[in-house]
Amino acid sequence: MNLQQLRSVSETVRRGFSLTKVAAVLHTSQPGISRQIRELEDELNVEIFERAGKRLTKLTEPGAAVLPIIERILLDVQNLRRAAQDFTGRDLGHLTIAATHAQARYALPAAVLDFRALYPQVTLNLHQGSPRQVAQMLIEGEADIGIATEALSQYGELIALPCYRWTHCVIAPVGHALLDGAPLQLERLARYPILTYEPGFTGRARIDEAFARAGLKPQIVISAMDADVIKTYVELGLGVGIVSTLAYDEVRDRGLRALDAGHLFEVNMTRLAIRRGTLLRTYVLSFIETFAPSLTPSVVKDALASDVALETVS
Amino acid sequence: MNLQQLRSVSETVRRGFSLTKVAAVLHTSQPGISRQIRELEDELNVEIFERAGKRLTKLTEPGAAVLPIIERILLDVQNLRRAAQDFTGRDLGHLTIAATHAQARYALPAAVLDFRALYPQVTLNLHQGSPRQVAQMLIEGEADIGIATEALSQYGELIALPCYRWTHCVIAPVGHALLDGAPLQLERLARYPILTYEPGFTGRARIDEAFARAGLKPQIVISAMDADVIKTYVELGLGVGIVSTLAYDEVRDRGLRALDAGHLFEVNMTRLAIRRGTLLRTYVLSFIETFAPSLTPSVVKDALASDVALETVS
DNA sequence: TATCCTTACGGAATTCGTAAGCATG
DNA sequence: CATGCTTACGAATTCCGTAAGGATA
Repeated sequence: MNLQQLRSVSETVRRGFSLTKVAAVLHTSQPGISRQIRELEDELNVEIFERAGKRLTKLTEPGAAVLPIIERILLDVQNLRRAAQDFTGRDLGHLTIAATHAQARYALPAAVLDFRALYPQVTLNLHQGSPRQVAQMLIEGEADIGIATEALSQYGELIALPCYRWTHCVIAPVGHALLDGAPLQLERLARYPILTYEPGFTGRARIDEAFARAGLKPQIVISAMDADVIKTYVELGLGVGIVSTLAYDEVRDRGLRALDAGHLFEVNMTRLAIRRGTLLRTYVLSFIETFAPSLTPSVVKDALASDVALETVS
Repeated sequence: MNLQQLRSVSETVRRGFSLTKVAAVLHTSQPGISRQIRELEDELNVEIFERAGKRLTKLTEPGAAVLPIIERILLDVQNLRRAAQDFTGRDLGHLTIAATHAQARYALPAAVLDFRALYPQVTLNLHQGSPRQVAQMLIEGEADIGIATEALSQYGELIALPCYRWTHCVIAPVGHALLDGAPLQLERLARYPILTYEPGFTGRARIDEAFARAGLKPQIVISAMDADVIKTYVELGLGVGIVSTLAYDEVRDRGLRALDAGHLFEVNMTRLAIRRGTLLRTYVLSFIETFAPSLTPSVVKDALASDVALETVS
C-alpha cells in the first residue's frame, strides 16, 4: 500500500470515475492510475469500484466502506505537512478564504487589513461564491476558511462557528414616502416594490419568513446576489431595498437613506466554517481571532477536537 | 512522503530511539531506517529527532507535533486493511483479548465458548496480565480488546466501556469462627489475618478504602494477583480471604464457605476497553456483545465516534 | 574499544510511460 | 467509430542492502 494508490482512489471518486481526468489532475499517465487502483484492490482483496465492462461506474459496498478512511489518511498527510510548515516558517504560507459577497465586501476588509499587517508574508487568497459554493470549497479542501450567513451549518463535513449577529435594514432613495418618520411596519413595506437578495443569500430566508408569517406577499421586483446591485437599482428608483445593515454606509451612500429593520426580520448569524479534521496553522487561527475575537485559538481547537466522527464497519 | 518513512519514525519512538532495533523490527537494514527518517525530515524541512552527535536521543518540538498525526495515519492504514478484510471474509481473522486473571478465569470462559461457536474460523488469542499491562497492550495495538476492573479508565488513548458490576465476598475454611451466622462486619473481619489481591488488582483499592474509612488496619498476610492462589492458602488455614464473588464456586470450592461482602466494600465495575481510533471488525463487535449484552455494536460504535481528539498546532 | 549512526556505492527490484489491445456507448 | 480502460513491454528511476567511515560512551 502506498499513498499514491490512495490518492488515485480518492481522486477517481472526486472526478466522477474518469481515470483519464484523474491522470491529468495527478500529473501522470492514465494506465498508471489504472494500475494504482488495481494494485490497491489486489492488496486489500476487494473491488473498490464497480466496472461496467472496462469503465468504472461507481463505488462497490467495500469501496464505500474504505473511502472515508482513505480520505482521512490523505487529510492527515496534509495535516502532517502543515504541522511541519508551522515550524519551518510560522508566518509563511497561504491562506485561502471563501466568502459570500456580503462578507467579502463589508465584513472582511478590516480583518484582512489587520491580518496583512500581522502576517505580511502569508499569501492571502479571497474567493467569492454562494454559500453553497463556499461550503463546497471547504469540503474539497480548496479553501481553509469559509464565511457566510447561510448554509454552513448544514454540512456534516464542516464545523461552523458563530461570528457575529446582524440585522437587515430598509433602504430607499432620499425623499421616498417611506422616510416620513412613521414607524416602519411590515404591512406598509409590502406595499412598495422590493429589491433584495436572491433566495439562499444573506438572510433572504428570514425576510421571506417574516412576510409569510404576516400573511403578506411582497412584490420582489429585483433579487440580486449582493447589496451593491440592489443599492444601485434602489437609487434608480425601482423600489425599496432590504439589505444587511452592514451594507449601508451613510457617507458613501449619499443618495440613500436607511431605516433599521431589526424588529421586522429575525436576527442573522454569520458563521465561519472549517473542514472537520483539518489542522489549522497558527496564522489561520490568528486570522480567525482577528475576524471574530470571540473565536480564540483555544475555542477553535476545542471545537475541532470535540467531534471528529470515526467510521466503523457497518 | 511514503508510509515506510512514517513507520520508521513511529517505531523509532516506540523502540527508544534505537535505529538498530527499529531495523530488526521492520525487517530491513539499519542504514535503510536512517535514510527513511532523513528523507522525511528533508521533505518536511524539520528535524524530527534530536541528535547527540550521531545518536538519536529524543523528539524535537516539531517532532512531538507531527508524531500524533503520523500515528493516526498508521492506525488508519490498519483500519483500512481491517475494513477490507471484513468484506473478504467476514468471519475470518484474529482476535486478541488482553485480560486480567480474574476475567480470564471467571468471566471470559462463557463468552469465549459462545464466540467460538459463532465464529469458528476466528483465531482467538487470550493474553493475561496486570490491568496496566492490559492497557499497554491495547495502546501498542497488540490486543484488540482489553478487560479489567482497574486502570482502564485512566488512559486517554483508550475508550473504556462498563460491562458489569460485581462485589467482593469473604471466604473462610469450613468451620471457621467467622461462619457462625452473625452478620459480617468490618471490625470483626479485621481481627483475622487477611488474604486478598495485590494493590492494583481486582478491586483491591475498594478494600483498602473501606478499611481506611473505618479507621481499621487489617493485617494482610498474603496478597496475590489472583483468587486461585488466595483460595489455596485460605484453605490451608492462613486466614480469611477477600475475593471477587465470581471467584467462588460452591461445588468446586468444597473446603471453603463464602459470605457476601457487598455491604462492606464498594461495588466494582469491570470495563472493556478498546484503543481510540481503531476500526472494529464485525466479529470483534460480536464478541463484545456476547461478553456484555448491553454493549451492542451500535453502542460501541457511538462511543468510538463520540470523541476522537484531533491535535492542532500548539 | 565497542556501539551505533551516517555516508557511499552497486545491484536489484520497482515503477512508470508509451504503444497496442479491446470493450462499450 | 470514438472514447476509455486494460495489458504488454522496455527504459529509467528508485530503492535497498552491504561495506566503509566517523562519533560517542
